[in-house]
Amino acid sequence: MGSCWPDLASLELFLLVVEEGSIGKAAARTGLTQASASRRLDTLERDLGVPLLVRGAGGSRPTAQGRTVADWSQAVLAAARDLTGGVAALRRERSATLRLAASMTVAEYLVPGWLARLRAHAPEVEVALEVLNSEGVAERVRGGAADLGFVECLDPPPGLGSLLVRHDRLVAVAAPGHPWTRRRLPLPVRTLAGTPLVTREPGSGTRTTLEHALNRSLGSGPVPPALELPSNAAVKVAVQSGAAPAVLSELAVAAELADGRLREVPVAGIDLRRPLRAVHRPRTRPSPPVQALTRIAAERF
Amino acid sequence: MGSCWPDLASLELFLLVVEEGSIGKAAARTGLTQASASRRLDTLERDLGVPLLVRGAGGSRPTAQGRTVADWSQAVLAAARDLTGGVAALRRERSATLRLAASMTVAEYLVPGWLARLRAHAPEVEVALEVLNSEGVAERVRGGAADLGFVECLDPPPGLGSLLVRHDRLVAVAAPGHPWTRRRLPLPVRTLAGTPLVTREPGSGTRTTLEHALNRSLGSGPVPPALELPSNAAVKVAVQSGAAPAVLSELAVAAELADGRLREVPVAGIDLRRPLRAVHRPRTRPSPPVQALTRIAAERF
DNA sequence: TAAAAATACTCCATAGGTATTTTAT
DNA sequence: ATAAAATACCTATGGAGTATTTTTA
Repeated sequence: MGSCWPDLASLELFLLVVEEGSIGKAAARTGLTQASASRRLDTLERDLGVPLLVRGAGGSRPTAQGRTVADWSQAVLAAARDLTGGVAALRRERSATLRLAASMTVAEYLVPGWLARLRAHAPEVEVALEVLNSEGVAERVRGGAADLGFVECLDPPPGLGSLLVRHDRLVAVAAPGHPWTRRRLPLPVRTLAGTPLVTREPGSGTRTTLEHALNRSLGSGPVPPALELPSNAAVKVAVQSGAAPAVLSELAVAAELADGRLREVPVAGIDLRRPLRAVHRPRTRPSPPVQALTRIAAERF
Repeated sequence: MGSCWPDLASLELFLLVVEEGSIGKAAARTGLTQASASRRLDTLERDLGVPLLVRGAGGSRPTAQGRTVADWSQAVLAAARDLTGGVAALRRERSATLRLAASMTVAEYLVPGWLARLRAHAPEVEVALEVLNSEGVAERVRGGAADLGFVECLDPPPGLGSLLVRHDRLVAVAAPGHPWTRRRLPLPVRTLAGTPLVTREPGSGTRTTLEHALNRSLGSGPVPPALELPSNAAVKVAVQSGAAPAVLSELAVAAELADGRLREVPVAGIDLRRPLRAVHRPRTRPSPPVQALTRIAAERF
């Protein structure tokens, strides 16, 4: 029960003494002083309660009991070496693997660029990316199934370390020619809330962010959607086809806005920005790839 | 090379946490404080460089890596348990065995009585007795082949701890009726040295003691012996048969002097006392049987 | 709010180093 | 005389305890 364990360093030292035949030599090989080694062995003998070494002017040789203790020590140190070796392997693996979890928008529009830059910087790292909603991302990171996650939500998920990477912004978009695209003044929030839109599925980060923002601004949510589609790409196609306007991440519509396939509709009286956070396990020094990708993601450009 | 070993107590604690699912519970089972256990595990994780536990409000569970580390730790602790168990057995054995080395006279006339008393006090102890000359006794003890030795020599043997047990005394004895037994004055040393005696073999403690004493007293040794015999008993028989006088330990001739089969011949001008010492390995706490027998041997009665 | 864990702070034991002494060949 | 080992003395690191705070369910 109240067993007190021997000190592995002392056992190793003892084995070296048996091998070298001298306390001083063994001390030198471990980087210890002769005096320290002498005291260490003394306390080891004392702790074990068995004489291990016969000290003489010509050096030190193990007693018969010392030889058997040396054998047992070999076994213990072998097991310990397995442990430290295995742990080192785990550490290396951890340094060469990056399990990412990100919400849809981030995964689609930001992660690829980050990974390209990570690849340039650390080509040996294997990356796995999992797409989940923000809740799921937090869950995976919490349980250790992901090393790093990216979430879009107003409050940092509890129980995790988080770092604000940047702000995303939702923008209202409509097809060219849509009445909203011809306005000279920003669209009133109330109009936005009162218009059936093309939306993502319930629970998606984009959709819940919009709902929260409207609630905060007006005290009530949007009217039911005109169309509900499961991906940003689908939503964009629908909007371009003239189905209805939509509210999407500016990341998702940057290309379409740039080449004119979609038009941004300014909205007055609502804050559609949302923080984009990197989340990781707390109280654990992040592995090198995690550090690297976090740095890349947080870089301003 | 400069590998630093993990702390077995921490590994054990970690295994307990995995088993119990809670740092606090594990701490309680090891007798540690929750705070200490928490810190310990933290430094363990830090040292290994791998996250081992997922801490939560409901307790702590191992990570996937933690589970494999736990397996390795089991192996290490198993080996360590073998070691400590084996050492405990060695210690027990050491406590139940007594390997003695003694010179002839002590072995014949003192050790048996001591062992009887040791047996009364500690019946479980197995005793092995080896008879050697004083040099051999020191050698056996030095090398750990004997736990305790008894030597008769003027100077304590180097490299060993020694304790003066008592003084032995050599006495000159002759058969009743021998001219020396009718003297009214002590025999002059010169006469003793000039008389061929019955002696033990060269190198025996009794013989060399006499030779040294004569040398110190007269500056020269004895004349060649009349008869040379390999045991005290044989010498005594020869003396009784009228072959010649002899010089023997008083221990060897006590019985014969008491019942008159031999007569003591006082000798003037020589010190025939010699110290009888218990010798043991230095800087090693003597095992319980060694302590016990040393105490018995040193008792005055 | 209650339970689990982490932190702050203090104290003490122990390991390490340097210098020196003892011991044996 | 030399080489090995042990001792003395000092310092510092780290581990343990108590008390308190943080965090999650």
